[in-house]
Order: sequence, then C-alpha cells, then structure tokens
Amino acid sequence: MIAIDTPVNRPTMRQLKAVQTTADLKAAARVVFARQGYLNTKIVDITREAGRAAGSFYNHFENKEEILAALAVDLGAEADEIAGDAQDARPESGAVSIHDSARGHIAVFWRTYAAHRDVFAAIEQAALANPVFAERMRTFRAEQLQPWIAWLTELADRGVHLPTDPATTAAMIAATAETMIQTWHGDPDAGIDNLTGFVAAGLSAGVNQH
Amino acid sequence: MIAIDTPVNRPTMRQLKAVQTTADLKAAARVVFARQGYLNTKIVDITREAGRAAGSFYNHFENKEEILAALAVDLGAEADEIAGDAQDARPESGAVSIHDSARGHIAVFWRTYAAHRDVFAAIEQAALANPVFAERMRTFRAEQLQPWIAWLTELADRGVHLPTDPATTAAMIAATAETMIQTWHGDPDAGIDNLTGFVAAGLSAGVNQH
DNA sequence: TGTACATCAGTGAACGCGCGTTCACTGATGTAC
DNA sequence: TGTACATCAGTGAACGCGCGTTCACTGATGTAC
Repeated sequence: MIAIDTPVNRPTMRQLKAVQTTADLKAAARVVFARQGYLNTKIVDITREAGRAAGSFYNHFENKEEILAALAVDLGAEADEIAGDAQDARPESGAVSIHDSARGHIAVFWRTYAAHRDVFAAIEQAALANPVFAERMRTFRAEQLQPWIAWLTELADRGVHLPTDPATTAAMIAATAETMIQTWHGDPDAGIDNLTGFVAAGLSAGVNQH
Repeated sequence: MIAIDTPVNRPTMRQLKAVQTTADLKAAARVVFARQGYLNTKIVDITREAGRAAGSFYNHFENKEEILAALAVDLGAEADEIAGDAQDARPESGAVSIHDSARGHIAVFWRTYAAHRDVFAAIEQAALANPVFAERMRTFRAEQLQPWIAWLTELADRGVHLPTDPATTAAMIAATAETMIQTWHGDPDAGIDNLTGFVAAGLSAGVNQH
C-alpha cells in the first residue's frame, strides 16, 4: 500500500527549517547557559553559538525566559521517562523497606538532575532575578517532587517522625542531593548508595520513637 | 581625672556624619535586598531608602557588590559571636554524643542564618551573577563551615561512614538546614531538635557498619 | 575669640555604555493558474 | 511543466531604554593665624 500524505500533515521545507532552528537555538542556549550562567548570557551569545543572526531569535522565542521555559518542558518530559523506567523495573511484591523505596526516589532524582544540571542551574538563576518566573517554576518543581511528597506523607502516616512537613522534607532531601551531586565524581550508583544510606537512616530514626 | 582627647583620636563631626551615612546605606541595602532581591536592586533604590542622593553612594562604596561584601563582614562578626556564646555554654566534660555535638553546630547555624537570611540570600544571588564575587564568597563560606568540617572529619576518623567527603557533607547539611529554616515558622528550638534528629540519625547510621 | 581660606560630605543632573528588541530587506520556498 | 507572484525564515544594522557612574557645584565644618 502506498502512503498518501495529506496536504495538511506534510511539513513544508520552510517548516522543517524553522523547527531545526528552534532546536539549534535551544541546544545553543544550554551550552551557553552552562558555560557562562543564565544571567550572564546575552541573546546574541545564544544566536552566535547557534550560528544565526540576532534577530532570528525572536522568530522562535519571546525572550530569554521563554527559551528557558521550553528547556524546562523538555526536561520534565525526560524526567517522566526516567521515572517511568524506574517504575517498570520495580519488583512486583508490595512490602518495600524505607531504605529501598528511598533509593528508588533518589536514583530517579540523581539521574534526572545529573542529565540536566545546566538547566536546573539556569532555572534557579532566572527564578532569583524574576519573581513571576520563580512562581512558574515553583509549580514546576512541586510537580517534580510530587512522588517524594506522596511517599513521605505515607511514611508519616505509618508513624515515622519527619523533621518537618512532607513538602519541606522533600525539598530538604532534594537540596541535600543537589549539593552532593554537584561535587560527586565517580560512579553514580555508589553516590546514590551513600546518599540513600544517609537519608534513609535520618528518616528511619523516628520509627521506634513512640 | 580629666580625660584628654588627643587630636588624633577625636573624630570630627564630618567623620561622624560619614560613618552615619555608611551605616544608613548598609541598613537601607538590607531592607531593599530583602524586599526586592539583590539582583533587582538599583543603586538609587538603596540611596532613596537611605534618604540620600544617588552620588552619595560612591563616597562610601565602590559598587553594589562592595556594600554586600561589607554586610557579609558584619554577618561574619556576629556569627563568630553566636558561636562563641555556644562554646561558652557547652559542658566541660569531654565525651559528647554525635547527637549533642550535632545539635550544637546546628543551633549556631540556625540562629546565624535566621538573623541574616536576607544577607545570605543576597550573597547567593550576587555569586550567581558574578564568578569573581562567587569565589570570594566561597572562601567566606568555607570559613563559616570550618567547625563543621573539623567535626565531621573527626567523626570519619572514628569510623563513621559519611555519605561523601567532610566538606561536601557539611555543605549538604547546610543546604538541608537552609531549606528547612526557610519554611519553618514557630519555635526555633523545636525546629533545631527536629533537624538534629534527622541529621544525627543519618550520620549515626554508619557507626555500626564495620 | 575672630576671620579668611581649605576641605570634604553630600547633591542631582547628565553622560554614556550595554544590550534587548525592532524592522526594512533578502533570497529561498511555496502556491496559483 | 512553466511562470509570476506571495509568503516567510532568516539577516544584521540601528534604535532606544535603563541604569551605573561621573562631576561640577553647594554649604557646612575644620584649620591656620
């Protein structure tokens, strides 16, 4: 059978070119943000890295914030993928220790963060400079931490004594993890193991307290 | 006996006025940094808050970074004071549990951070935007964390299994503490107790491991 | 103590740099007939 | 299939805003005699 492209679906050369340029600009932005930081990046730094003219940028993004927001969306999609893979790899039986469930969450976070460290750093910087963007990213981050919060809430219900409310505890663990990942060189699995030991022990402390 | 002011020591009215203006500008900077963030603060925002003319700023500081550096110095002095008080209040006997020594360090950090949250936040922002300033502040922060690092190094020597090297572990604990302090409302002592429980348990986990 | 001059903290208008954003233009691609 | 016109992605010089920084000036304070 011969595939018939309906006129509506077939992208024109022009459209393909535009899509390519958008992708080039996003890739260039990541490179430049990583090299000199989001705040110190000028629009022309991005376009020069992408080999385009300055004016071209505005055919694809409203401003520097919007290209970062686009990178954040890409990151979110990939993070969901990583989380999905981890979900599939999990054993079917129900009873999982605090240590093992902590390790699962930490591993997903570690891999996502390590793969997009530059984007996370850029988001942090943009949020510091612009409260409106900060609010957008707060929502985004809350979504990312949702599995942690659900897990910690469940632990709390089972009598584990968290240092503070589940949402803040999740943010604390994330901050700890970020700090560790930033200086960790070597096997990620070993790092994940060490961090898991630290976090799981901190959480387990409360189990026998009452 | 009549006190005789030597000409060298007696400050003139002019000098007193200048000192006052320096102090006013620093106080105004803290207020404005806290209100709108360091990066979004213009020089005139500071002078307006202090009730001075824009040009006056440059009689006292070279630029926005330098006034922040001055605030950091003030903060360091106060932090040393808090740490000194804590040192004095410590029991004389030698043997102290991990939990108790952790509590001591966390209490000092908590009180210092809570009293200067705005300055810490400003330093973080300035460091993100300017690598040179970041380097200066890295040194500053290393000094602040020095007691932690010494303590953690000692723990490691005694066989405690840290998640990673002492310097990074100290930074991880600091990051955890900052995240918690930022959302904690209520009795600081209770917060310190909860955080101590979490951290001490995480560190104690390794004690029996070998 | 009084006078004349020097100094200096503070003033605020104006200058000028850096950079985000625009816009008239180009040439390639798409469309109508 | 060929031609004439329309559209659109991309270009880069130029515009203009925001703000850091300067500087000539003021008036109060300090100093010399």
